[in-house]
Amino acid sequence: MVRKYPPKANQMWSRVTAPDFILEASMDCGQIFGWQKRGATYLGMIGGSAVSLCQEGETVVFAAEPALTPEEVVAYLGLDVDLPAVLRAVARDAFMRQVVRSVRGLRLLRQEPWPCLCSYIISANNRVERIDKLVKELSMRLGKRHLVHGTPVYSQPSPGDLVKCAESGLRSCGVGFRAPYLIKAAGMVADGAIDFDAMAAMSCEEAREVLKTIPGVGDKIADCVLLFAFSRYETFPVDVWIKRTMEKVYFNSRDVRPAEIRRFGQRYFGRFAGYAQEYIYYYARNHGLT
DNA sequence: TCTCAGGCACTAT
DNA sequence: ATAGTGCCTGAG
Repeated sequence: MVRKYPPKANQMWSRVTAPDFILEASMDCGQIFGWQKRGATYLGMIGGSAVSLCQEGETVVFAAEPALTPEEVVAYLGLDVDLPAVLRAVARDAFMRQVVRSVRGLRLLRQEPWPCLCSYIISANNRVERIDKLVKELSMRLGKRHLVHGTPVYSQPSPGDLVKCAESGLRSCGVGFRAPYLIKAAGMVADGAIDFDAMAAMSCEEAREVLKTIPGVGDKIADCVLLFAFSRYETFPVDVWIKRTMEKVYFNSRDVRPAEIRRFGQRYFGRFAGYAQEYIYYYARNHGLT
């Protein structure tokens, strides 16, 4: 096998300014799956483009095939959000001030709805590393191959790619009991029963109910899709890490129901509750509980 | 062998 | 409404 080392002289790179941003925290916090990491460089898909991204100080350097505008990259990385204002809004107590100090620079990305939904159906009862592995496996086997500067990048399978799949074929990728959920979800998107454009125009609660009609999607996964693909920053997904941390910090008890934690989070943190959630999640996983 | 992991659906109360 | 249980799979 001959490895190619293509010349770099004529390769195109673009840059965008990225204040208050840490690419690594944003890509590795568990909000997005399937990107390849090579040193400090991340390879993945944005829309229909294969992309290579890295951070140099307060700049993000990127290449994309087909090309992306800086505005598209800014939107994907959430760099158009006034992060200092968001963090001021959620730093409501000593605990949150500590969390914000520790995690500052993590931004919520704007994922495409379908790949996001697909990833989060897979996430049920799985750990982050395994979700990432499964998303990559599905992309390699069922997605489309793209190139950025000669390096292959695989898109996640489209709804059309998945409806063609037999359940046994998906199971052989390792997704287990989630295989029929993925196929049914793909069918609902392919035949228009789920219309992401229509959902974008709905209230958060309405869109949430629509998402929950998809098999394999309950409260938690619906909230994740709303937060990570629809920028509904007022949502507050409750997973086991958030549950444990919130119980300890804000309830001083165990066995608080997720729905109650969710209501509390939304009310307490307000318009940017989802940002608070992701910061707490990152803090709990990487800095331990207080 | 057993438990657990960033849940969901189904069933019984 | 709410509580209990099974489920693909891999790691510890």
